[in-house]
Amino acid sequence: MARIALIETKPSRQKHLEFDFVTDRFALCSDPSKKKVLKGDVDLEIDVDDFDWVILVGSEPTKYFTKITSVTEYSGKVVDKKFIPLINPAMLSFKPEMKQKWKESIESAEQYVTGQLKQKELSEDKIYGITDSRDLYVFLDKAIDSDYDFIALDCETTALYPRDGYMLGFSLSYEPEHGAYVSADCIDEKAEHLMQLLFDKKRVVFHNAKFDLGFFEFHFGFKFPRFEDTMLLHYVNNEQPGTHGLKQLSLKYTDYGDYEKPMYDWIEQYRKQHGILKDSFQWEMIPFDIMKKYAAMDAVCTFILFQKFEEYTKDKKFYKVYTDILLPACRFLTDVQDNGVPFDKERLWKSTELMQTDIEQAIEKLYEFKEVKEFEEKEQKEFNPNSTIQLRSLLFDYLGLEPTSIKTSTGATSTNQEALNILSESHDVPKLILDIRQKVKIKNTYLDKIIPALNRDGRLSSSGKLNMQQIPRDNPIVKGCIKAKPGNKIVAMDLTTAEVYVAAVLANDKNLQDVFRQGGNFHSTIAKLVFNLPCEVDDVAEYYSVERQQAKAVTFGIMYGAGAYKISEQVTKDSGKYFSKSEAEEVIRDYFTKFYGLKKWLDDRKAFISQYAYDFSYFGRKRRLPNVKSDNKGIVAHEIRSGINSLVQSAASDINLLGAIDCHNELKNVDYKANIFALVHDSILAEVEEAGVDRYKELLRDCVQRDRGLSIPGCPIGCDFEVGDDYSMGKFEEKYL
DNA sequence: TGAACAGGCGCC
DNA sequence: AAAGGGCGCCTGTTCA
Repeated sequence: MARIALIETKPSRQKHLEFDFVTDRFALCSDPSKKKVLKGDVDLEIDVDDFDWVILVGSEPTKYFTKITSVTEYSGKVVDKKFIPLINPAMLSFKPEMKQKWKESIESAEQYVTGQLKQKELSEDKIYGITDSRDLYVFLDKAIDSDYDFIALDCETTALYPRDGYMLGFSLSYEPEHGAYVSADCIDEKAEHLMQLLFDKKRVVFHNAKFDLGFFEFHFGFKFPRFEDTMLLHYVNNEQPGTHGLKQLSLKYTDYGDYEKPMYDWIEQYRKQHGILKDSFQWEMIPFDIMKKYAAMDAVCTFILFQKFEEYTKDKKFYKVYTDILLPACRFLTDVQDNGVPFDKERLWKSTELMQTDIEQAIEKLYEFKEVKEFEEKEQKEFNPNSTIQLRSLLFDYLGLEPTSIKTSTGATSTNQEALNILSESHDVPKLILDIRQKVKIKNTYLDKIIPALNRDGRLSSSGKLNMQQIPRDNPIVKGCIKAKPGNKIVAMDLTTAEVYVAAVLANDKNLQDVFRQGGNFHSTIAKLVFNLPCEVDDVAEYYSVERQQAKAVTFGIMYGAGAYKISEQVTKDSGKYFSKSEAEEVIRDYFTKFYGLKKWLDDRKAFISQYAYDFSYFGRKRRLPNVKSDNKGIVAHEIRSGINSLVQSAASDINLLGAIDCHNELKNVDYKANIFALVHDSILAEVEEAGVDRYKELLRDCVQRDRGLSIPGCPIGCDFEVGDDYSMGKFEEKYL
């Protein structure tokens, strides 16, 4: 008979638990009196050695006994051989979507306790380390001759990007429940040859291939003609973020549980013992003998996951997304990352210096206000403009400004851009703060991050260090630092109003499609149609700029599911002239009268989403929208808007992605040099040899406009090209040199 | 010390 | 009553 301790956060819940599992589910509990209740400030006298099983309900007990901070992840799983965390059932009242998880958790907990389920552990003859080249040859020979047509491969490295570090070793599994971790030291020429033979013969399965491909290709030059990715397979099956890690998936789909935990425990004790902070810990500090088991397990689990996930591909839609989009995208993005973003070091220094002096000057100005000094004296600290708390105090307590009605999401008085703009009318400090904020943001987020991350050729090849998606659009200070090498040009391609184009096709709205066919200025044409303006399209911007702005706001608003209120706000802001909600309602009505196909499609999709709680994008990506079943109307409305937006947004970005992939592949067969180095939303950036610019433009246009079934007949999606020495297209020079 | 949260801002 | 989608980054604050 198993002895069980049941440990819970709050005594008040105890009754509920006794009924639900001590009595009912865990009839095996031989000594219920032994269960001990944990209070807020933990009174723990339980000796875990007295028990076979210790069930931990809620986050506090789980954290106390196992140091695990996420109960949800481990709910119903065995940790450290005897602990079983469970989510706190109290949360079910406000998170009903967790009911399924709860049910599964107690079922699996019961199975562990009753012995129906056992946590597996592989013995040393099934999972081992290889440090000798001759052992490696034997191992590889066996892998090549194995019965399976795939192998699982994983590598351990000293850094996150190929150019920043090296490979410590790799692990490989070629049959179920069996794997080895190989020290990189024993990879010699013969081993490399055998490895390539293996990679040519079998499908190679990675978990997050983009990472491993980068290292294997950059450091060894291996080729992977056929690879698979369990992370992508899982992603297509369930797109919820934060669920795709090897750890979570192993917990959920294999019997090996949290096999890495002992290694993390080892790391923690090592850090403590040597006084190493979390950030300074390096993977090479782990001795091979500690590492081998856990590293090999990664490959073993990847192998098992692939066996389970491969069947997803029997679904046609699923197969298409995985094979035609995600795998090629993975291959493509690995190459794009390897190309790197061409930054100019001198310009980066110049920009940094400019921002630095500007910031210093602005701060000097700030100190001309006596209230700032008062603040510092009273609060006994240096004023920090980045702290919203301090800023609030300065503006409203020391300067005595009247707070605006704008609130943060938690109800506090906001100090955001809009609020500071209003406050600027009555004082100069808010204006200065806005200026400082913008410049500090540019310096900290972009300039300071890029310089230390550049490699010897001045290229940034680690996308993780800079998010290209959010580089300031109109300020040339960062864009100007992305500069082509001599003899080359930066070529930037943009899709024009891609989301509206996609909506016009999906909705099959002939009137909206005609706007695209007609060409010319998009928003002017729309305005002329909606308001029946008595002038030429080309004159709309001049004579009816307000109407044009209204039409534009409605067009984009619709893509996001905005209502009359938001549209009126937006137009008021853009035009500087008050535009009421009822006026907005009228414009929306007129708009939908003209584009009734669009209206009908939006209504259809909303109805579908409300009923089925999911939708598929044109290219087959599934989007689950469970919150449409919520009791909260606000949440339901948000979920529906989100679903509508994802239909147009994801199709538009897939057009861009597929165009870039095709172009990248075809560039291998041309006699000029062109490297795509980034995708930014609806645009594709490349560095192109001057003599090849025109041919590149033609090729890219051809690839992007290729008919993938999502086109207006006779009118492919619009591409705008910009060519320059740098990404600011000369504006940097104009302004700063 | 470091995780989690809040607030803010940038892009499409 | 609420009132436009998404993503991702940085900094400051708080708490265990």
